[in-house]
Amino acid sequence: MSNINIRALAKELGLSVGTVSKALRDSHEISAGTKQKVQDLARKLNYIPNPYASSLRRRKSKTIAVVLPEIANSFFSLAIDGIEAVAVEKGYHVLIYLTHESLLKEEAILQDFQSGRVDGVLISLSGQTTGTGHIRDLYAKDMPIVFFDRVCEDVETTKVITDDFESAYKATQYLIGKNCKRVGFLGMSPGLSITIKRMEGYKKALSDHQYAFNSSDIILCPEDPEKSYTTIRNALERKDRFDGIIASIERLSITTYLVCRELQLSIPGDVKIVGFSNLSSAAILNPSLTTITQPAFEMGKAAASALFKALKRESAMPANECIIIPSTLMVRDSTG
Amino acid sequence: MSNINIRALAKELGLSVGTVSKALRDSHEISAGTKQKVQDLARKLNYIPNPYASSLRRRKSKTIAVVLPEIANSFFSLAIDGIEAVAVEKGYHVLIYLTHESLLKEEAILQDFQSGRVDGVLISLSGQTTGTGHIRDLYAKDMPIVFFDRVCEDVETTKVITDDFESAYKATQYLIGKNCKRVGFLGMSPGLSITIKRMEGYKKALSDHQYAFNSSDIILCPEDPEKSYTTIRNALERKDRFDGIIASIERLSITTYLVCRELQLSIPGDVKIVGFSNLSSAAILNPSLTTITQPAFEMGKAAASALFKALKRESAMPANECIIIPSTLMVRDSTG
DNA sequence: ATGAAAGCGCTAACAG
DNA sequence: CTGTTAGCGCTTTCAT
Repeated sequence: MSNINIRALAKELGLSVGTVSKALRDSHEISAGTKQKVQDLARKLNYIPNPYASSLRRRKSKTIAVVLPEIANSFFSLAIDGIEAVAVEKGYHVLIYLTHESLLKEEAILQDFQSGRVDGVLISLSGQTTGTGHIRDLYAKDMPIVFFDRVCEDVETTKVITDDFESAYKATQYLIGKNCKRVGFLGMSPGLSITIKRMEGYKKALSDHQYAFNSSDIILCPEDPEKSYTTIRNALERKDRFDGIIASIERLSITTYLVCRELQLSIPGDVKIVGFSNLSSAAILNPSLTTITQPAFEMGKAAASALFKALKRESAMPANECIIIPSTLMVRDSTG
Repeated sequence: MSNINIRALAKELGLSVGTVSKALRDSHEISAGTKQKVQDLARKLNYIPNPYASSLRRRKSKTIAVVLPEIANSFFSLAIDGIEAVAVEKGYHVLIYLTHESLLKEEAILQDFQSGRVDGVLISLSGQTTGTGHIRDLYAKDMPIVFFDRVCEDVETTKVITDDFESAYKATQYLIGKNCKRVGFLGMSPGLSITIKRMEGYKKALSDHQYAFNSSDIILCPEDPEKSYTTIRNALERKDRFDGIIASIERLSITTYLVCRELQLSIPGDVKIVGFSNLSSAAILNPSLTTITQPAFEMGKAAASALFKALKRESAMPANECIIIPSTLMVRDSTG
């Protein structure tokens, strides 16, 4: 790289490095004329400060981390989009880390952050994460952390979620209204906040409508897509199979469609489906999919904004609050 | 963060910082016993080296940048997945930057990389990018750059692409074989390598099959989704409308479906469609979409691997080669 | 095999 | 207002 540095600038101008440094950062203790001269020369020589020198000295990196279970998923892609939008605006850089639903990886990643590599962390937990020691460890070192979507209640910081309970309730109620007699719930990762809340909303709707619930109505799918296909297939082959399904994870809606096709079950004739999903193609599926559409982009933005609010005031931690952005039930043909 | 540092370790052990540093990096000039003691204490005290101090000193960041036009897109999400897989393996960190199809943003981003913030760059060009000055500038400063998908021929480095010409040719030929009389091409960003090559493959297939081509067969859509809806709608309202369509961008397939629905055109009855797409839902669209499926994950992996090959040998630049990973034509119902 | 010391490029006290 | 200086934490000659 062999770039021009602040010392070269200073020499060229006959000034001290200290003065140049302050002039570049537009310090009030530097005269307008000097600032001008410094900044002009900097531009002319295409001076680009070394971010690592600056980070080392100032103990801040102007970088945040986004830790995700996966990325090939409309929800998380959109969330990143929202996060990036506010990061750019604040002049921050964004590091991406994927846990691939593994707690071990999540721990290793958060551990690394103790180095000071990032100034703050946005995280959506892995499906395996139940304990929170690794998070508390990092938090204890004053690292601002904001959760979104897959949160963990017992860390006192900002969480950005959607109304998981209510939207699952609404979805279930909608299926019941459509005359479904046996409504099943497809989930993954039973330890996850979203799974639990959505499940509770679902159960509450059942009981509010005097529907019996038994544990076989909840199908917990493995993380491996192949295996979850089999799991769902088995569920739909039972002779007392569901005639209504809540797919609480984007991917499971697609799998359910494929299973229905193979078993020659008609949607919505034999089975009605509503899925938590941000698929841009939901409207043109066969049949079009009724979705609980999460405000993914807005959730990303809100989470990032909360983080930067803390970052702005030196060493303040994010407020212990829960920001809830509601999802939308978009009725389409899969519910008849 | 107030972490333990190398000096504290040294003091605790009664060694010099130099020795500790070498022991931690497993240098051959340190005795086995000392290494052991150092590494044990480091683990015990949870010593985590400051990456910025190290970066400053060694002039390398163990970080790469991925520059993308957008992220809410199956192709790019999958590519990131591939990139991340190899970055993790190599112990590198991944910074994400989005150009949102803007050349101005792309320039600003690459400019920043002159700071040495990253050791290498993976980039897929913005739709507006025609000139390559900003890329050459960075390249001239010895920054390893690897292109993928949306490449630029005139920088002598590694490019990872799919067989754009051939797959567009195949898709067009397939539509012709299905008896389409007038095959249209939907594209975006006419300056882009992928647009040009796909267009050429399309044209060649037409001429090889004695189909007349006139310029109105190519519909260039604006980047704004709303506007491209109108553009496509206008094209399909013409009375000499297409009965076959190649959608060369993922998003345009979906838009075309929506337009067909509004205009009550049957797919594949009135119009047959094949789309360049990595949508996981392609098989369950209404009707299921015949796709040219790009090897997105593999392309990401290949691009990252090429970059790391250069990074390994200090200051070597990526080879000037073009890695072509073929796409697959997956025939489904949208082509009848 | 270990230590001493210089310095990566920048910032922040403190002096003047 | 500008300059001087002392590091941030780590790596790397060069001595010993």
